[in-house]
Parts: sequence; C-alpha cells; structure tokens
Amino acid sequence: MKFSKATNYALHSMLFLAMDTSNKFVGVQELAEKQKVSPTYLSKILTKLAKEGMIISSSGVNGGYTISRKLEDISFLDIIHAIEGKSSLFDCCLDSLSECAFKKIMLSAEKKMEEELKNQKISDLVKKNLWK
Amino acid sequence: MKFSKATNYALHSMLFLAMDTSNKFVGVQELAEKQKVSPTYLSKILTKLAKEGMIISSSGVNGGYTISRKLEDISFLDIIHAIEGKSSLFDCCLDSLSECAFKKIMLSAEKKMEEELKNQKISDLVKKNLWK
DNA sequence: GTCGGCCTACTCGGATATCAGCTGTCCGAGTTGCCCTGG
DNA sequence: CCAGGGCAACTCGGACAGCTGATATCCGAGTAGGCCGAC
Repeated sequence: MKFSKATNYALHSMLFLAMDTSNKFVGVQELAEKQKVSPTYLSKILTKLAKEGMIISSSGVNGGYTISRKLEDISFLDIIHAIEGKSSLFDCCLDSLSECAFKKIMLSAEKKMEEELKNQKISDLVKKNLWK
Repeated sequence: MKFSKATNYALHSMLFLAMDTSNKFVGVQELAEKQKVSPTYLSKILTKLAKEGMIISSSGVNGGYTISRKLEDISFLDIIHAIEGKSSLFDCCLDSLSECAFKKIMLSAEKKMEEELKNQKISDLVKKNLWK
C-alpha cells in the first residue's frame, strides 16, 4: 500500500515540463537526468501521461515532450490515476453477492483523499515557484 | 497502490470476533473457514492484531482469539495501520534536502482519508448488524 | 480419591516456496530535421 | 542553386530480466486442558 515510484516520477516530470518556458520540446534524457532515472523507463511513464492528453510528444530530432495547453485543469489526481489506474484501493475478495459493508466505508474514505488531490493543480505549484 | 488482502482478512476477522457473543476464544480454523483462507496465513495476520492489543490470543486446548475489551475504541485506521504499517503512502525519492513540495500535498490528502477511517469503528458495524 | 505424567488440541514464530506487480533494460521500428551530394 | 537521399537524434512500444513484497505453506516448539493410571 504505497504510491509507486512511477507516480513520483510522473509528478516531478509534469512540474519540470510546466516550468519550462522555452516553448520547446523537452527530451526524455534531460528529464531523466534531473530525476536520476533511466531514460527508457521514464519514457514509459511519459507515454502514459501522453495517452491521457496531459502532455504532447513529438518524435524525431529535437523531439520530446511538452505540457498540454490545458495545464490549469490538470490535477494531482489526474496524474495519479494515469499511472496507478482508476480502480478502487480496496477489494473485498469474499465473494459476497450482497455488497460488503467494508467496501462502502473504504470507498468513502478513499473519496475524501481523491477530493483533496483533485483540488491540487500542478499550475499552483508553478505559480508558487516552489521548486529549487 | 492497493490495500492488501491481509487487510481485508483482518477487517473481516475483527468483525467476526466482535460479533461472537459466546465469550469464548474463537479458533483460527473457524475464522479461516469462514473467509476461505489458509489457517496458518490467517494466524500471522491475527498475530499482528494481537501485538497491537486489539485482540487477545490464548494457547492450548480451546485456545484461539477473542476481541479485546476496548472494542469501542478500535477504528478501521487502527486495523489498517496494524497490517499495512504506519508509514506515509508517498515517498519522494529525490534526495532533496529541502522538503519536497509534493510530499506535503500528498500527506495532507492522505490525512483526509485517515480522518475518515479513524471515525469508523468496528463496533458500529456490529450494532447495525450489517453482516449476513 | 488424587497426584503426576502423557496425550491432544491448540497457537506461535521462523524458514521457505510461490507469485504478481513494480522497476528497469534492450532493441528494433518509426519519425523528423539536417547535411551532403549530384545534377 | 536546389532536390533528394542518407544520416543522426530522437520517441515509441514490445519483450524480457530482476527484484521486492504479498501471499501462502510447512514444521518444530511451546502451552494448556483433560484423561488415565499408579499409588
């Protein structure tokens, strides 16, 4: 029961991209170096984000990734869902036909966390310039 | 990023124990059968709960487990913490000396969920008699 | 009758096997910009 | 000069290896209650 490292990489990559003002595409290499990850691995993570439309990828020379225009709309929850998946954190594995009482409660607790994450946008971090 | 099955077993076991009115110790065998798990595996989970003082174990003939007296105080969060551990769900693996901006936000979201789980007691479920 | 030893039904805890998902690597394919060459 | 081919710098995506932690099993040890036999 932990967030995966991939989620961490995804969040940081999004921040890097959001803070890049050059309007150019940023290569995986550069992003990977800053986070000390292998470029190939990071590219897999970025591909997931691209599929969700949060970032845009460009092949070829001077290719790379850049943030999608709708930056203001991208919340932490979106990023986490893109990496971790959207399924519930709790599975009641007893094959109860009737709804498991625990599941309801766990689900509502989960919702509370998601609400909080939905209100946190990457763009807020950029404004506060919280990165070194 | 999922709650483990062990957590599910722990929650259900706690409910079974809480609903047992016989004032006797309930054997692992019985608990395991109801949840269709191996008794040895379940015993490891129950040992963790016992170490946290939520349940009491008794060796020997007619031994088993029974709920601790302070049932009213036992929340979902206590049970989850006993099984999953108490460490934060999010680790920022960049060795930033300064506090990572993400960690703060993730931690606060996590807290929201924990608050909810802290207010949910096993004893409430027993009262509502939500189990088949 | 009663005391003590044995047997049985339990839990406890360590060692180990198994499995799934996360992490990470490798490589071939596709794409694009740029240079270089031939007309 | 300039059009086209080739090259190099990229990403993309599938296949696969390694590792870690969750899941599960096995077994020996300890413990408590009850039975049974000897005195």
